[in-house]
Order: sequence, then C-alpha cells, then structure tokens
Amino acid sequence: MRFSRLLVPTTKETPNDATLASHIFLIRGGFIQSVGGSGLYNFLPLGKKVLDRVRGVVKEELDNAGCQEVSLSFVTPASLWEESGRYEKYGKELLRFKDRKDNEFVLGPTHEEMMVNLVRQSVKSYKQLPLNLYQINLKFRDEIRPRFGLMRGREFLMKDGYSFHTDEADMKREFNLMEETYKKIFTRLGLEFRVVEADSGAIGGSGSKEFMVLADSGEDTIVVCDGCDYGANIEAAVRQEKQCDAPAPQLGSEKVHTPDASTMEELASFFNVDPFYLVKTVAMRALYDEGKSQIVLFALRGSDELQEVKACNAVDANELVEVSEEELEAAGLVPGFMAPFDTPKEVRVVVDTTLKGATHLICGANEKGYHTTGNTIEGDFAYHDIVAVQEGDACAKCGGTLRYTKGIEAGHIFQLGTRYSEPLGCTFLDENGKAKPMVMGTYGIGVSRLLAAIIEQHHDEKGCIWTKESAPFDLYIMVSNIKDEAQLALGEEVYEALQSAGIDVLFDDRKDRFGAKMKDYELIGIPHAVIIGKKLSDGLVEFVTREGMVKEEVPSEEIVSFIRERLC
RNA sequence: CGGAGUGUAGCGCAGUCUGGUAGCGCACCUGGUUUGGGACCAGGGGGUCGAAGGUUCGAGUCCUUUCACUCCGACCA
Repeated sequence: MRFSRLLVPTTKETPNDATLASHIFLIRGGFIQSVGGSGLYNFLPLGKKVLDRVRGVVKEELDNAGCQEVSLSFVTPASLWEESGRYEKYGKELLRFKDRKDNEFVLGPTHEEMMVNLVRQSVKSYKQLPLNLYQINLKFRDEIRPRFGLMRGREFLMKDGYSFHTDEADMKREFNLMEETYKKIFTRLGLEFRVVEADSGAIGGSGSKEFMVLADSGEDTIVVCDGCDYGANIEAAVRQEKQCDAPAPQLGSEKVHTPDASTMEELASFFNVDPFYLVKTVAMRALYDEGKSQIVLFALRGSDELQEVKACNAVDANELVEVSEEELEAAGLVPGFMAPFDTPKEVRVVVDTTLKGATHLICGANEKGYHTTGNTIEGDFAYHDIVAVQEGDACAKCGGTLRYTKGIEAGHIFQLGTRYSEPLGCTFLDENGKAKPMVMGTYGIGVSRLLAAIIEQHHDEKGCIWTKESAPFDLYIMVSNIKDEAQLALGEEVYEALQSAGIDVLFDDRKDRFGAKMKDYELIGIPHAVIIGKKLSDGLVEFVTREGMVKEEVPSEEIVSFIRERLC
C-alpha cells in the first residue's frame, strides 16, 4: 500500500477526552475515529486492518480447537430474553426497541439466548454432541459510562462462543480446552496476561475464569500470589482465614456507653482492642426484579472490608445500592450502632463465614451511643464469604503473600451448566431416548478491546508498537526525499520485490519532509521500517526496529534479502 | 443516578465578566521555496457560536428552559 493513497489522518494534537495511551494513540494514529463522542467509533483503514488481523488469530486458534464459526442476527426478539428471564434482569444496558409492528427487540449485548435457540432447533440427539459454536460480531451494551476509547465502548466487537454437552464432565473438558486455546491466542498476540478466578456476574453459572492483560491502566483489581500461580479477580478472591496476634478483649457481656465511637477506628481505640474483634455492620439495599428491594445488614470483622460483588451474590440480588441514614432509621435501625442481632424482621442479615463461632466480639447495641461486649456469633445465620481480600493476606493455596495488580479483562470463560438450556428447553435425547437439558459452557473475548490492551502494553511516549501478529503492516518503507531520484527508484524497487515476496508493506511515498514522516511512523508503530535516505549515497539504507527505535545500517543491494531473513 | 465541568470551523482553543464587524493554532486548497526529526513565504476556502424561547435598536455574550458530551464514584468483554 502506498501511504499517499491511504486514509490515515494522523494528528499532532491529543483529543481532550483521551487519557489512556491506547485511546490517545489509536485516535492520533488514525486507526479509529470517534462518532459523537459517546462510546461509538468508526474504524479507519489502519484500525480495520489491525482488527482483522487480531480477529484472524482468534479465528485460527478456535478453528484449530474444533470450534465452528456462525453469525447470529444482531437484532434479537425480546421474547427470547423473556424466556431466559434476563429481559428484566439485564437492566438498562440492554438496548430495547420496537419495530413498525410494535414488536419488541433488543440489540444483542451477548448471545446465549440466540445460540441456544439455534441449537435447540437443530440438535436433537446425543450423537450430535458435543458442539462448540462461536461468532465474532458486534455487540451493543448501553454502558452507563463509556470511556477510554476502545477499552469500554458501547458498541464493540466480541468473539462469543458457546459449547453444548451431554454431561458436566464433557463440558469441563471443553472448558479446559478453551482455557488452553485462549492462552495460545493471547500469547500469539504478544500479550502478557494472567488467568484468574472470577465472579460470574449477569451471565450466570459457576466456575469462571478471566484472562487479564496486565496493565496499570486496567480497570480490574486482581489478586495474585507471590508464592504460587494463584490469581483471582478481587470480586472472587479468597484467602487463608486471618489470624490475630493481639489478645482478645476479656470483657463480659455488657452494654458500654460509647458516645463518640461509631467508626471502626474510634471504637478500636476506645476499647483499646484490635479491630479484628469488632463487628462491622454494613447496611445496603438489595434490588430485585419488579422493583422489589430489601435492606440487608452485612456483618464482618472490623479489620475487613466488604466486597460488594460477593455481598450481592450472597443475597442473590440484581444490585446493591447505598441506604441513607433516614431509610435506616425508618426501618428501625440505628446508624453507627447496628448489630446483626435482634434486627427488625424485614431486614435481612448476612454474616461473613470467618465470624462463625467467633467470641469476645464487640458490636453495636442497636441503641444510639452504646456498644455491647463479649458477643459470640453462633447459630443459624446466613453465612457467606463477603470480605475483600487485602494486600498482605495469606494465599489459601500455598500460604504465600497476596498482592494486588491491575488488569484489563480481555477474555472470560464460564461453566454455565443448564442455566440457559433448561429454561429455554434446549434438550437432547440420550442413549435411552430420554430428554435431558444440554450442559453448556460459554467463552468470550473482547476483540476490539484487545487492540486497546495491546497498545496499553506496547507503546512508548511516541506512539504504538504493534506486535508481530497484530500489526497493520509487516514493514514500512520510507523514501526520505522523494525528489531524490535514486532514493525513490530504490524505494519502488524494494517495495515491489517485498510485496511479491508476500510481505505486507506500507510504502511512504509522500512529499513530506523526513521529520514529519518519521513522526507518523513512530505513531503508527509498524514493527519494522526501512529508511532510504541520505546514506544511500554511501550505498547504505537503515533497518529500524520500532521497539526501542534501534537502527541498523544495511548495504542497499542486500536490503531485500536482509528483510526476508528478518521478517520471515 | 449522585458530584464537578464543557458545548464557538474537521481537531485543539480564545472571545462571554463589561452586548456593537466571530477570532487564533493545527488541518485543508493554490503558487513558490525547502527535504534526516511534525519546514517557510504569499494567497485562499470553511461557522445557522449545542437547541428553543425571551430581554434589547442590536445577543456568541444577559435571562429562562432544554439537549448533548466530558471528568470522578456503583456495572461489564
């Protein structure tokens, strides 16, 4: 491709809403163009090329693993979503609309329903299973706050795959195969990543893993162990039960006047005890379908923090929101002095598992200005793991130290079970002619997000540095001064020779000066370049590696074979 | 949805307080010079100043309403 013919509107200036390197360079490098600035982007020729290459890697590995590509209709009848029960549960991110006949539709944010529908219509026998179908198509999620360019757009390209099995064991086999396949994909794309245990969120099901591309700019906090390969999203991370060296307060069961102590710090210093022996009672409002809601008290040790996703799962709610003090008082609770005991009966209580059987605890007295000491937690509370793992906690697997790191969620695989096949009646006949729901797995990769993830990991202050398998072109050739006939002639010659050798070359034949072309090259970030310039009079050209901007001088007559050796 | 802010040329911004010819940089077009780090000179095109209503002889500027977007918090590939 000749640069002079390619639509690459590079800019010197940074768009004012871009803060992330990937966002800045994808826009400045002319890869993408913002549409109305609301999480919608056009892919320009360069961006489309990268997208296609990344998509190609994904497709190749999936096909090798025995998956089959399909393409599902983007507009989905709402009735399917009603069948699965997600029409309500999915919330406002689901874009709903009506056609001219007033029939309701949604724009697919994910396609479990559609794929199950496809399979239930065409698969009837155990002989047709297992089956792994995928598509690489647009998704639309009406995000509350789209941002960071391709990292969190409203419309995005996603690979979503679904597998169907006769039993749990076969689904797990496929799940493991997909984990290995995903590792191959991310490795080929040149990404440094970590596979972590994850929460299943709105998709449902059990046992899910996320593929986190490590980057400081990542939106997810992941917990990793420095002693073993344990890794988990903060939303799902577990730890060894915490121990406390400080002595337990030896106080009997009494009510103590604590007028100014309502926070954990104040309370700990008031009683002069470790926060480990305090009970923190956090009130949240749990939201359910059809506008129902309930106040829930979450009790945990004063030394711990509530993990909201875990808490939300514990009460099976759609969402947890904060509760105002007024609402708490109206429900008969005393903000700042709440206890998990003797609560009004419309208030639900969830206790962290580590408090089960705990003694010598200090907690609120359900009375303004008072706490009680010498409490023991026993009996039939609803016990759940609701705490956030903290840095420095001990790994449950090996006892090593857990640390936080930031990641970009690039892939997520789920063991779904019969969460969708059952309500949607996706069954097969087994050897005995008996109908059973298929056991499913589901597997996603954020393909357009991968472009952002690659740049987050591979850039410098000057621009993008694409990896071998993601680069829009294999090589860039610059003719420094196109008025210099010798330079231009050699450029044309090398360009032709490499093109016919199957190397995808971007030939910069523009009239601009050296500096301007160099800036564009650095911004666009093709892995290697050949610069035909001044040194041609000494019979030399330069071979540049974008990573580190390393320059090597090569005799001009050897450049074609040199490149074929380096790039192939 | 809560908090903060911004809407003026394709992009980045000034002008708004104090009403009076709509400006600057980048980009774009023409001609010329220049060619190893985002060149220079000369000329040129491009705007219902987010929208609606009001005040006024006159509104980008003042008043009212409204919409959109961005940033900080809770969702997700």
